[in-house]
Amino acid sequence: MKILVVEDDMETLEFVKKGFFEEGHSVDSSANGQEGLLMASTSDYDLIVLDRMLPGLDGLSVVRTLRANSSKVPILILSALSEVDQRVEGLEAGCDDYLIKPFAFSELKARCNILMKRPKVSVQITLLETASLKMDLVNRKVTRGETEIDLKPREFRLLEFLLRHAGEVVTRTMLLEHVWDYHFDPQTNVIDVHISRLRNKLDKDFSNQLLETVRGAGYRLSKD
Amino acid sequence: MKILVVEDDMETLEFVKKGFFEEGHSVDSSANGQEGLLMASTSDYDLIVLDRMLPGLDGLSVVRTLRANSSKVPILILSALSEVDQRVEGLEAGCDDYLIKPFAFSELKARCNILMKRPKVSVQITLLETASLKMDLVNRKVTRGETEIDLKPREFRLLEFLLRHAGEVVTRTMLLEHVWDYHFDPQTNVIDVHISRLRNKLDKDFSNQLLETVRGAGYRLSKD
DNA sequence: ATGGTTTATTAAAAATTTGTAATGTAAGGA
DNA sequence: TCCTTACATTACAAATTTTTAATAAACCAT
Repeated sequence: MKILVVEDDMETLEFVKKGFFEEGHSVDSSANGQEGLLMASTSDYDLIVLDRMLPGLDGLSVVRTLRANSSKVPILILSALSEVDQRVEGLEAGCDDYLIKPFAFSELKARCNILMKRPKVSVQITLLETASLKMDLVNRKVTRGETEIDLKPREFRLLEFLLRHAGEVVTRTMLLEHVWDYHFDPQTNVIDVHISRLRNKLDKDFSNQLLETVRGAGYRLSKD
Repeated sequence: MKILVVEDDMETLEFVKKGFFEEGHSVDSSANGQEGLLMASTSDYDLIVLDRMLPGLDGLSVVRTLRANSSKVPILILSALSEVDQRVEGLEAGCDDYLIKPFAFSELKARCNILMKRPKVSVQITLLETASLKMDLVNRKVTRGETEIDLKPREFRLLEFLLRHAGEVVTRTMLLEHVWDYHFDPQTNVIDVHISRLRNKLDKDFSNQLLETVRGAGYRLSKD
């Protein structure tokens, strides 16, 4: 595991670095908030341990900046500020845990292990869901309510794309690009035909119709 | 969100219940460890808030039991036991956070929100891997080393089954059952043909052959 | 070695899936 | 309302995938 520790108190920093190192992790460190942010955004870490009060840029600002750039790294804040309000402020900035100084390495370790055990950022979505419609991408099964819907490969891809854009209008061009890998107009009504077939399987036996056509624009899979 | 609160101190229980309720969650509760465990294991909660000291069965035992049954519910322990060792013990039992009493509801809320925001339990295996061979079940892609291997649907299912039993001998009967959904012997050589085709794509351009035949028994996908 | 048996390979037939085109229907503007 | 255009449906044709069957090769016991 690759860990970044940002802490200006040298004693604490060495203590934490040594502890992680002995656990077999690879540790980078910085004593400065600005530098820490730069490291965090240019390299991939499995965990960031961040002091709250730092020279350069304070810990919470680092967290907010990373989160604003939609980084999902687990972040643990270390802080001497133990008041409830301060703790809440830290958690709301977007960190994942907040540990109060002084602390034992065993507790830091335990909390970090929890954070690092989380499924990695690259968690693949395996279940697409909208209203009563569910698509299991791993087992390639589609259900609406209790009934299973059997789809041909192309129908599956079509519905997958629609589900990934549920609620949005999806144009014919988008469908040709992403469901058919066509980068030209086939001048036929392939899409119409497949939409019709999909509708038959999807909406026929139900009262509310999910797959609606947006005249002049394309199609939309209703979100409810 | 569906939350279970197990707490024997009525004042705290009401305080927490009220707080969550006002946040728009649905809350169940119990004042007893044993009952709490029963509820947790018979119903699906998005979060469990658990007092550490409980009549019936203590909080940590509840956590250990749930984790032993491979439940992945986020669990937050509430406790007056604030010593480092006690906190570590709690975290190591398998809970996801540990909050010390007395606490402000705003902090409990902030910590619970973090726990509930985690990607849901559906930790499906989406990548099957053996030696240099990788199968991505979501994107339906197979690679050996750097080269991508294009498989027909049935070939994909066949390889998937072999990968799920890598290193084991897989009989023809097993293949008919799980790859073809045949529950009888088709009296033809379908399997042989598909094995041959799969081998062509899988092993032809490589020096070590992964798909070996175990004469008289079936086939085996080598683990290395 | 030889014959019987199991597994491999190949080509072609059958089945399935996908695409085309013709026809029918609904929507919106003149 | 009528006419144009966009979309829907249907039946069929084309392409792809899967299965069959015939033949060849490999393995093992005698």
